Amino acid sequence: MQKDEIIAIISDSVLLQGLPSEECKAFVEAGQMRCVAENCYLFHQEDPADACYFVLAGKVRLTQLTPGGKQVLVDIISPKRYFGLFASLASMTYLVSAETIEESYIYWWDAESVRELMLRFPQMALNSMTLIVRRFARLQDRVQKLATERVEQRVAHALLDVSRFVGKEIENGTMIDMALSHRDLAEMAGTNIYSISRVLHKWEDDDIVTIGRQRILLCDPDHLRILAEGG
Amino acid sequence: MQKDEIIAIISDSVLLQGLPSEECKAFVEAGQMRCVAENCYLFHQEDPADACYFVLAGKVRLTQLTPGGKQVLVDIISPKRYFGLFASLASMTYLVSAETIEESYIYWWDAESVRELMLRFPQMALNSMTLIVRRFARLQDRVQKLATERVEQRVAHALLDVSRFVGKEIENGTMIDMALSHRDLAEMAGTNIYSISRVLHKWEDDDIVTIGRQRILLCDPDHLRILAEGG
DNA sequence: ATGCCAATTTGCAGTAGCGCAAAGACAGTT
DNA sequence: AACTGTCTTTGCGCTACTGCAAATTGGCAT
Repeated sequence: MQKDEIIAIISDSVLLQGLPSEECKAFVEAGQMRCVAENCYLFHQEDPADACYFVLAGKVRLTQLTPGGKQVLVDIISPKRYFGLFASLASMTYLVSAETIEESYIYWWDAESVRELMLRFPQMALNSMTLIVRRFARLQDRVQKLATERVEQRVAHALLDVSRFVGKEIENGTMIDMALSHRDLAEMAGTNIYSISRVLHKWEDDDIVTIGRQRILLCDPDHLRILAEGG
Repeated sequence: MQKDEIIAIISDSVLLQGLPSEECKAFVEAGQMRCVAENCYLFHQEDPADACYFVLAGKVRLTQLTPGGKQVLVDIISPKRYFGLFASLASMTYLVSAETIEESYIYWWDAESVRELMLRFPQMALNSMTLIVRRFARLQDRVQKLATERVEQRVAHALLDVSRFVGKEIENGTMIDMALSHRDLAEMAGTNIYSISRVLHKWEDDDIVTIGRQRILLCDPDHLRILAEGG
């Protein structure tokens, strides 16, 4: 990938909206690119946040370890998105672990440098505020769901969340083509594998989903959305 | 309240840590004070965020309404804390509604002014980043609790959370001296008023708490902590 | 094929917690 | 003191959900 191209891509990212091009250039030049093989960890939850990252190509999985010792999927970062940014800015530890799903081209900055740049270019700080508030809103949404919704609704939401990250639209629905065990779903929805099994089975009878090996087909995502909203 | 006093209090707040006193003064002077009667809404969820607030005295309840019409109590803001700050910085809509619990002295700023000040004093931007990331981590913690804990544990956590901010240590325990209805506790712990009533009654029998009018005495906070951890 | 391990399914019994209804307590108002 | 509205308590039936046990399936290595 050419340097000019990289500058163009990163300058166009949410974090640099509204910044003059010299500042964008300075920001990009403070970082560097790295090619990472698949299934490699870039950082682990609880590590001190010493770098922040931007995906040029590839995909990165963000997971969180629950007290029960299970890894739950928090987000999948596709090209043109940042990760590890907030923890770096706040000089904290990472809240999640990050692992490549496929070979990826990652651009990265030293946390200290990013903080300095942010002091020099405060518009960046406001932009990152927008980013983090959006993430915050999503998390608060999750609290709400856990506190007020029933198991079936929560499972529906969990499936829709995953499909947002990795779902592919095909002619007869949305395909989730990844290893997603009942245990994973149970962790996400705050329930247990038995309830997951029962709910999925019921949905298969109603032709809402089809369970295959290593993949789930949402035949009727709209029906699922209705279930998620409590209809 | 004297102006000097207000400047001293706000300068000492988390948001202004590390800023020179002239900048603190400029920040305070961009805002203004307002006395708000009890049970008054300062803003509503989904409204465009046009102001941010700081509690000088009193208490404010932040709640979120679900599509299904259920309320979740997100936080209780006690003196020396900000609210509505993140939504203002990100130029979004408020994520919650804010209502005074008792007569309160509120200092407030126009969202636009705060954004301008933040561009002038970038250290503020980094500070607010630290604030929001910390809130984020706490919220993530809450997700875990809601997903895995039982009602009694969740209520224990809710009470301990409140006491952390508004509790006063006295000779025979920790006093929570505020109007905290069963409804509030229910909305915090993700349950209903009946269960709250039963749990509190049980705890009173076990001499863990004493319920008085407009106040709750935690006679045995350690016992409560054990209950919260699932002992 | 065969056997092995892990994931999934299903019956079933137990329980936590929900939420209605109705009674009771309490504060504020007239 | 009587009235009013709000908050709290408590009995009770009921549902959703849990979690064990045991059966079943499916992938994978030999």
